[in-house]
Amino acid sequence: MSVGVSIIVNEDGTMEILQDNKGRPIREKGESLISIPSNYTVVDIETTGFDPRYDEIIEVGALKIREGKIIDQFESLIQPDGYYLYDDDGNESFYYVDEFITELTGITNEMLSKAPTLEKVLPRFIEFINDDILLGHNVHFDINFLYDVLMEHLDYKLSNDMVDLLRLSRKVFPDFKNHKLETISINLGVDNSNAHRSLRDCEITYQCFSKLSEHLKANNIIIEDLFKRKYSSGSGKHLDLRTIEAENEDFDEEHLLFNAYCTFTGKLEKMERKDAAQIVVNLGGHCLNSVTKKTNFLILGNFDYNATVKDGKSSKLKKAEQLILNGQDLKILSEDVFYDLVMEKSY
DNA sequence: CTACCTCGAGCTCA
DNA sequence: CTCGAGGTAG
Repeated sequence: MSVGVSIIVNEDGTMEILQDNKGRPIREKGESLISIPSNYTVVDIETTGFDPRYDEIIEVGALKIREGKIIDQFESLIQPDGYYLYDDDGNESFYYVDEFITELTGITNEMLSKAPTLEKVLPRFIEFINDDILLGHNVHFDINFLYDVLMEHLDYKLSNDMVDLLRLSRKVFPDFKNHKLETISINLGVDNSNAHRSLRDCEITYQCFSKLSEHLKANNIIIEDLFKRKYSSGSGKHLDLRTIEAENEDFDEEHLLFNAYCTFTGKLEKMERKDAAQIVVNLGGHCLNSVTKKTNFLILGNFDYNATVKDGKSSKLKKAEQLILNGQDLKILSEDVFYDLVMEKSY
């Protein structure tokens, strides 16, 4: 099926391409890169909350890195729109930030009352980051805010590619108990004092990224290799049920599963598929990864959740029903019936 | 075997 | 958002 280029025509007659000729959306934001650049700009912002739709930027910071060294920095508070609150007596007060944010960042209403607005700061910020790769910790958080305000105030599409320290850290240091910036800095021996101001957080992020980079180099790890995913199907990382060996030697030759070939479909509720397969093998049976002409039992788990399953029947189930019609010795078992069967020591 | 799809779990940012 | 598990098509 060909998709074709998708185009919308605006009221003024201009056109915008929504997707390319392979059906892929034209990306407006940059790409999240799996790489270790030596030239990039670290970015961090402080905001009044988590949601770009309701919350505002109150500070931006950036560090320009060339050949792994800091060569320039950018920092500015930003005065947000603010809001009014009324006490019980109806007296109104004006605020830029609430107590929680002031406590967290140290940024006060007083400081913001003297700060420049986005209109002043954004053009200088754009000039500073230019078209650099942007490094950040959970960098999408910052990009989402920055993208929206740049579009709103300057009609500017922020399309710089990004490198996310959070994403890299999860892969490179999977044993960390979590991957908050604080945790990463502690584990890597990076000083994280005075955190939660944007320029300071840029420094901490930069130093953690440098440590991560050194770790990869010292251990001859190519970052791209860590992200190469083996598909779960096939003989890669996926467990081939046929290779499971029995853990015992004596079998009850009267058991229905003795020498029988079993196939599983769907997700089992009460145990993992490989454990169920082990039970089959321990009873003297065999397991298969798919329904074949050898299959004697098909054990059904749940596949309600799988949208590729149209009418509640997986492809394995459909194939099994067809084989039964063709006279194959094949029985379809629900998960519960399967457990009843394996619990019976003999018949 | 390769390529792609879908869902749920778990998580980080101020 | 990202990733792994499980599944489909050729």
